[in-house]
Amino acid sequence: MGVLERKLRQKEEVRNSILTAAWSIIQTEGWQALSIRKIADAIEYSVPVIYNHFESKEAIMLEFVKEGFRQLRDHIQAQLSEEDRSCQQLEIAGKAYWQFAFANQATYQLMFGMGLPPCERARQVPEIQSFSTMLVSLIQKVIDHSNQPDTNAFLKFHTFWSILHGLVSIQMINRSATPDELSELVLEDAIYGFIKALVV
Amino acid sequence: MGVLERKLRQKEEVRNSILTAAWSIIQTEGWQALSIRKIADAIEYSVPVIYNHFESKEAIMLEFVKEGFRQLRDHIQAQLSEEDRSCQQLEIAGKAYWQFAFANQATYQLMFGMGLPPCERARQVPEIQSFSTMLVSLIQKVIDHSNQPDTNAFLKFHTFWSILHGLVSIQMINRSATPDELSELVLEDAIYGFIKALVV
DNA sequence: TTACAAAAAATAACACTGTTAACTTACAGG
DNA sequence: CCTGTAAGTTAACAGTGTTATTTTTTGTAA
Repeated sequence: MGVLERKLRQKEEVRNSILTAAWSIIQTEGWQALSIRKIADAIEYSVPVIYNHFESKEAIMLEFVKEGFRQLRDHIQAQLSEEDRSCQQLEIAGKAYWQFAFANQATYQLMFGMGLPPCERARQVPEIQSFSTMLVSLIQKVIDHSNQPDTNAFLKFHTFWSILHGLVSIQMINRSATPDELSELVLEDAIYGFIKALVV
Repeated sequence: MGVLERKLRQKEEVRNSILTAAWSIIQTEGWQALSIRKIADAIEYSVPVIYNHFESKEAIMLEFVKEGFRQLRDHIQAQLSEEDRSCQQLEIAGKAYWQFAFANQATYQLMFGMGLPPCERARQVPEIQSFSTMLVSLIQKVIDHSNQPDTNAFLKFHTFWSILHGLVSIQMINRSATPDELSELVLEDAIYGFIKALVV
């Protein structure tokens, strides 16, 4: 008598179809073009059904923000080595961050500012915490080869993240969508500067 | 027979009233809440009149982006000294940038990404050029005490701007709207790191 | 002063948006 | 088979940017 289970499974399926439909719209037309009616058309349900699964359009987009932070964390972590505690790890992390941003531009733009009112975000996205923690402990390792994050490591993490996000943003705003030679140089320059200031 | 002049003057007045109305809406309700009808209500004209002065709502917002870059440039330049060519000038510039961003949050958010599709921007805002030029020549001065900008200075400018914008963005997204003690530390840390990498 | 052309402004519409109240249909349990 | 609940629908509300059409105003020449 798994009728309830089946219903839950069906509900989950609809939820997923909403997310995949929304995602395909964002990818093909950009997050500005995402609309509830377009999603409803794509999943072949009426509009109010979507509101049985998500509180609002923003809640749907927040789902991708969360996914984005998880993926970003995993993408960076995948390229780091557990043993190596040298500052080259920071270079790897920085370049991985950069690479993720331009390989997933729609996601990255959704993650940062565009489309969502700024201050609500952090509170609604605990994934940011998880992402932050990873980078903090990476820096901690580089600083003093320990695993106990202190205030200084947090401060340095904040600086590091800011530099990376700034590089990506300015690149996306100012030049074309795909990074060129010069910007790669700028990236290396900035990371190098950060490391230099860190280890001395 | 200054009837034509009077008409031009009146047209200019309406244009200005549109901008001031739009600006007051942005300041009180945020740029998300700006709408053509609200502007029309405020200036006591019908909606299509606005389209005789601006091509679109985005064109109106772009006007504030331009103003923003002009003001940012002037704000920084006002705090620099012509004679001093030490790297402390960079610290001053960096802190002035930071201060401007949080003293003019609506403007800053309008200038960077939020609300406008990214890639069109740079082409439509020549003021970015002017702002960039100022910072490039500042860095050139610090590097080799000359006034001839070279590729290296441009690269360093890009890095510097990225760091600053990153700091502001992460602060606005992650923490509260007003910067706290820790973030001031991060700011100094980042600027210090940049200068250190620059002069050595 | 009146007639007329041209410029200015207003109305009203189009095609959308997010969101929700009210109604209908489908379906499982008694 | 009937009934109550839950799922899904239609239709509406209150907006949005933008524009075609119509009206009003205004300056000029007869």
